[in-house]
Amino acid sequence: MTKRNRLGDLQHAIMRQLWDRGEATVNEVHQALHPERGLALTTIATMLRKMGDRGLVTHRTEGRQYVYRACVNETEVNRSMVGELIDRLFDGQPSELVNHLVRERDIDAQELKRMRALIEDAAGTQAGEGGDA
Amino acid sequence: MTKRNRLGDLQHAIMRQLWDRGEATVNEVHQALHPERGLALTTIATMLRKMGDRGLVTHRTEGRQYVYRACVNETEVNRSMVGELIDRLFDGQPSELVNHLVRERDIDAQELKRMRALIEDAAGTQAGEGGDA
DNA sequence: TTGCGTCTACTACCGAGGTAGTACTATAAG
DNA sequence: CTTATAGTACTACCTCGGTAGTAGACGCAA
Repeated sequence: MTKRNRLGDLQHAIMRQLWDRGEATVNEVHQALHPERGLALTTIATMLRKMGDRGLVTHRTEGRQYVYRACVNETEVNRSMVGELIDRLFDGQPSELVNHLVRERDIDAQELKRMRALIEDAAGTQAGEGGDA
Repeated sequence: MTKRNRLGDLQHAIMRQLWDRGEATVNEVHQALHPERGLALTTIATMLRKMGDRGLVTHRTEGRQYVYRACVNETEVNRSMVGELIDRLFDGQPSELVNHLVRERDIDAQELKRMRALIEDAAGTQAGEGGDA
């Protein structure tokens, strides 16, 4: 079930296009990905078809071409992938990931500031909801 | 170069054993992984050999058996994998990952508290160093 | 010395991601 | 009506992770 959300590199790149655009033809995806990857049109088409087989995308027919649409939610996919990473690398502890972030990676001031705000905010919300006394 | 640090599921599980123990024989790794995965001994041996080919591990001979040791650093691997995830999912912005954490995943109070402390700490350190004029 | 048990090496497969050529089809243009 | 064109379907490969059986080598015990 969560396996369904395991995307390869290219697959993920394609999904991002679909998520961003809502819908896209093979051509549009190809056009978008071509600069960075330089893949053949048929490669995109094949991948899209394979992804269709796996239920990751659907398509509707418009004239002679297919218009693809994502079947899985971006947030869902992110959740799966981040969750998997946390489980595998950090024994399921999100704070260990944050620890890695601040220790092993240099985060610029802007980013750090934003992180702090996010955490602060979440902490505030949680305190108001659950109560810890 | 960073591709070298892409580990599969089993590979990662094996590496963790090596990282934890410093060194381990095929048997020890097998023993450790058997409860959860129930794999054949030869599966572990084959994987270890393949990983040796890729330069992920080395071995020294002790009597008739090999004692394996990791060739790559755990922190390095984590850095690569986390970096890849951030690039792919969050456009290279670590704060977006944190955002995902606090929004889409429910973090318990303990974890959140720890995160806050970590960020706070990092922020303090950075302010003292760089200055934000 | 013979044979058993333990290790590693080799070989073989499967599935999935990735890549792309070729074949087929239907539409639009002449 | 014929043909060029655009688009999808099929097929074929390659690589890599994962899984494991079988063969070969070596040491130990009877």
